[in-house]
Amino acid sequence: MDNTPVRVRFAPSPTGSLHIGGVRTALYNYLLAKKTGGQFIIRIEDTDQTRFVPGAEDYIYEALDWCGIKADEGVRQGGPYGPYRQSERKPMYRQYADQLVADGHAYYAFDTKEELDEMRDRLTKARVASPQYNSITRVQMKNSLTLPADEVAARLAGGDPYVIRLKVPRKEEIRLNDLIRGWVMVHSATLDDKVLMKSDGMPTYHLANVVDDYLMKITHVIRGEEWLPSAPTHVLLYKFLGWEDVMPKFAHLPLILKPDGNGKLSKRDGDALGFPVFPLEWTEQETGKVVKGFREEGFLPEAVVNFLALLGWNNGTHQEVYSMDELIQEFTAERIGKSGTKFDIAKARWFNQQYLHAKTSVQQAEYLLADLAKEGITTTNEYAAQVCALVQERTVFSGDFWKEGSFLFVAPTEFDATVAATKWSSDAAAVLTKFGAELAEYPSITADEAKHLLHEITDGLGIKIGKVMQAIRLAITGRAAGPDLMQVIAILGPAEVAQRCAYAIKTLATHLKPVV
RNA sequence: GGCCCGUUCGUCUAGGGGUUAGGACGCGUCCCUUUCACGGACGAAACACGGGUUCGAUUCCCGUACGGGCUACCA
Repeated sequence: MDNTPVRVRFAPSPTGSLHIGGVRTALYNYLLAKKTGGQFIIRIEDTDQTRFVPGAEDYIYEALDWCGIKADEGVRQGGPYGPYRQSERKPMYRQYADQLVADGHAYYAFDTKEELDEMRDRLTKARVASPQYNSITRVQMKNSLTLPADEVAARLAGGDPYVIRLKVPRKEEIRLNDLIRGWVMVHSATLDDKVLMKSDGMPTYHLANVVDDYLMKITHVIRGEEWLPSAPTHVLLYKFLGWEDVMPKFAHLPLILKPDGNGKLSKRDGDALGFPVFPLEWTEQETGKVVKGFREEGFLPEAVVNFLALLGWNNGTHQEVYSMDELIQEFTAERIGKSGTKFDIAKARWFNQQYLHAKTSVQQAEYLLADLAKEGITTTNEYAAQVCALVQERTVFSGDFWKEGSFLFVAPTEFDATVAATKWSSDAAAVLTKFGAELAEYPSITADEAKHLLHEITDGLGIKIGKVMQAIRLAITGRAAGPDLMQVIAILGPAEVAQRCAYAIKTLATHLKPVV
């Protein structure tokens, strides 16, 4: 593929949190921009003032930032084609709508909401396949095509509410060459006369999008497949505005689907499905409900990016783990798949594990230290790193270091009930009593030394070590399973272990089977 | 309903007119391990269906089925 620098944009609406499909769209745009040495632009499409959600824009930026996706131009960083918020570009759109009207490609429409509903009802009852405002129905509606010129002028002068609609040609084949899907052909008869300018003076998505992409010199429009049906309308707009020669290339991304089979993944699915669909935590405005994001669940941004990148794209090799730089190097729009992809959280977890385990213990310790701080526990960086090294293969999420290693900071006060009931024995108590006592001789102990000591004791008592191992783990950690016990003992140190043995013997005494 | 897009293991996918249809996640068995996990080995598992085209189709074409998207003065 040729590597002419592209200009691409990610153009979200600030109507709520960004969901993970949006993040992928942003990522693909970003990758293509960086790969070609072009620019990635963030444009905020806030033309619908009724759906504006405060904080959504900040969220979008923070989320992309977390993922390592940085814009070259946008609301925050500015740029030569600003402003980058459509509400602030409002005065720029009018002239293009006027131009379209003047050229006979658009017209004023005065129909009320009720009249539009009535028209659709009527058409539905008449079993018209697709009831819409189009080349056929517009002749029966109130617009500048049907009303006398003087009435139109009077209405406009009198301040009657109106919209400007695109005058879609009656019979024309519209074709667009999608980078992912190839040629897509649509007959203009199936298109409706989309509103271009709303009665509040704001452009609709369709007009604003085309105008801004033109003005911002966008070369590639990479967006979700839900936009494919309106792409022909956009092609028409480029043509009517005389911009056909600089029309961007289109790439409509396959949608991310729910894992259970049907429908695209939506913002509401997170809770129902038991995994995040948002990059970051989001507080719902109306309900105040807090929905966790990938970040809060302990996912690493590198893992999320990697997982998302491969949800619908691959470079044809068997490579699965890619850094952002490698993705940039390898990415091509041509290798984006055509079909919708189900969201597989298990694979995401696997990626996270890969990235988490690839970190050094010192890096991992940062997660543990953060959790310890929340618990009010202080420790040294060295000790935290030691713990991380020990428990790392049991971790998938950043929060797992604390979950898996908490007993290395806090002595157990409760013991796994099942193990206590089935494995705790007088033999175990005897071994532990001796072990605790012997430990007093050691200022510190290595894993090997602990192992030898334990063997000595069990051999001396004539007890098979396998019989009591589970019970010893229980006594020292309170748990049924965990990392290598001898290393746990080494890290904890003889004094602490001795103390825990004593406590366990006392506490678990009730579990001893009565000696007959 | 109409328009548009899609369809290779359960999932993400590679491949492509003649292949033992490859990899990864997940799953199962075994090994390692006196635990769990990690790791290792092995295994089960797919070309939606029907017609063409062809010496030969999973691959190309057409239908059907199924899935998805859109069908607002929302993006």
